[in-house]
Amino acid sequence: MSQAIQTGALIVQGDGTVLLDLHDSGADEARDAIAPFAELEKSPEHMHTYRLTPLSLWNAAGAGLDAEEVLTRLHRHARYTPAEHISVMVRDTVSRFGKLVLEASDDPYRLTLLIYDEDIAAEIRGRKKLHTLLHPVDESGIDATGSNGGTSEPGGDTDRPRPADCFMVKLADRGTVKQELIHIGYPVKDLAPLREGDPIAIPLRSERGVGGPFVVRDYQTEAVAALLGDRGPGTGFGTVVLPCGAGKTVVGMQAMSALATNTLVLTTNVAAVHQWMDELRDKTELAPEDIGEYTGDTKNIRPITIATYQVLVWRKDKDSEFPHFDIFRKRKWGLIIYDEVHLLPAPVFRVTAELQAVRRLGLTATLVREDGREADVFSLVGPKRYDVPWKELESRGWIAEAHCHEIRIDLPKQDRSGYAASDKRGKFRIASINPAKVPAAQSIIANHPEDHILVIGQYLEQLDIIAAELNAPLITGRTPNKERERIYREFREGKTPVIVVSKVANFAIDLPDASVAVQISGSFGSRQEEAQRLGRILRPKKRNSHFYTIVSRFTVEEEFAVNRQRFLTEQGYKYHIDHWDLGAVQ
DNA sequence: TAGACAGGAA
DNA sequence: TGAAATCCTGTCTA
Repeated sequence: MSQAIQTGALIVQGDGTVLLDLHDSGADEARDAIAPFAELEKSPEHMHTYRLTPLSLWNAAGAGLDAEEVLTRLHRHARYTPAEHISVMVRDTVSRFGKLVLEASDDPYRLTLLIYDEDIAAEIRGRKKLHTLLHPVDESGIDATGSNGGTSEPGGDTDRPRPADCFMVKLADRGTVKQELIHIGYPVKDLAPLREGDPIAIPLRSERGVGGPFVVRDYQTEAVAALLGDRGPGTGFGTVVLPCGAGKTVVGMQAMSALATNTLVLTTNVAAVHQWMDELRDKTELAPEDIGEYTGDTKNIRPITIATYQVLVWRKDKDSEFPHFDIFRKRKWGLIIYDEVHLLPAPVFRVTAELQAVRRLGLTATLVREDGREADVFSLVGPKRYDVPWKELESRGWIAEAHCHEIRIDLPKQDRSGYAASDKRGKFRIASINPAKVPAAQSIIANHPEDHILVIGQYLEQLDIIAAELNAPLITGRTPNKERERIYREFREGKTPVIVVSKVANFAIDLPDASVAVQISGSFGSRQEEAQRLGRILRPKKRNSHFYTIVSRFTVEEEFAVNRQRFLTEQGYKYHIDHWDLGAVQ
């Protein structure tokens, strides 16, 4: 083996960014190797940028990767030998995971925070904000080393290192302490005990189900195993990352089944609540009366209860209490499942901080949040315990291959002066409702005569026009449910090959499967929004899926396309950019 | 008692 | 950065 290898898909840079050369033959393998510990930042056509962040490294540590494995993978795929200080940074960051340990103390109402590093201890002592949360051991008059400790006794016979410092933490502050500490750069290893919930048997019907035979896939079993660990300290909470369509609900049900305990499931909308209930009725032996719905319509608290985030965070006005938070105390929950954990609203973080003794499982397709609260997910719900390389799922046929195309077309001449004279939001609107998108969409549709096609847009007036042009039904938020169902049915039966939908596409899980989606106007929105939308549309199915985005060339719309590209790449979609001349489509 | 609809929140 | 969607509660009607 030569010292300076000139092949390799990765260029590891001194600032912690990692470039992935897509034209390298080992690009796919390299991507799968680094995805668990590097965050995708940019994803244009030829070279993707990943970044090693403290959180991405800690999440990897939570999933069982150690610093040496991270470095091995980087070196294996690196074109040039990475700078030495990258190794130092990776080792230092990963080693912080475990320097702070929270565990039981002799006092049933308090926990011990052990700090195994003098520098970290000094910094924490200096933080005023922590003084109300961390109490000196002397004042409490309790042996700080914990019931199973012995580190303060001279000649103690444990082989544990002696902590540099320790503090007492009130049981109620368990979450807040972890949250505050990660915000200043120190993750806490939480080894304090968890509470057992009320028991209930939840047998899975593994061989049958309404939708055909139901077999738990091996990666779903592995995800649950990674979450529950050996059931000892430091296990039983965390986040599982699986792409859309990979069966996150099954992971949740398996965890419930393994723990056999009263479970609270929190989801983003009512349709998801119903989907969970249907799945539970279909795939478990639970009695119908043991499954409860807690939404605006129906408020039942049962051994298995499924609630929306919105009903939880509802309150009369800004200054009053959250009346529905009671649900957390109404039963002895042994497990809380946070569906789409990347969408957790702020007040739910607050309750979660108080409920650190309950086992919890976060489910998501992408951990990234636009509001920077991924550290809260990490510290309050738990670190990432499991994810699967996209390629693996695809090669084994669990998810379909999906191709994404960005079609760039010109803005018609008559719109250009108006565009130039507008402010940014005017520009976005003009670019979005570019009338040339209509013939472009028509030509895409003409190329897919065998497919079920969704046309998606943001602006109702634009959708009205295109629906009329295509002679296709239009669904918006105003469309009554009965009408929606009729249109969906005809779409499924193949009577209607094309339907036009507004932002309802983001939320409607009952949206039928389509193999082609044409997005004629995008949004300012976050990647999560994109995630929801795409995940619903590009569901696994036999034929390959195609997703087209039509954007106006040389306009602000191209800027927003960058975000979308990043998301699509993150999700493992293949990406193509095409430039179309207006003449070509007219 | 179910539904339809308005109004507010995020 | 804006537009459009959701969900919740509360009130009204039949």
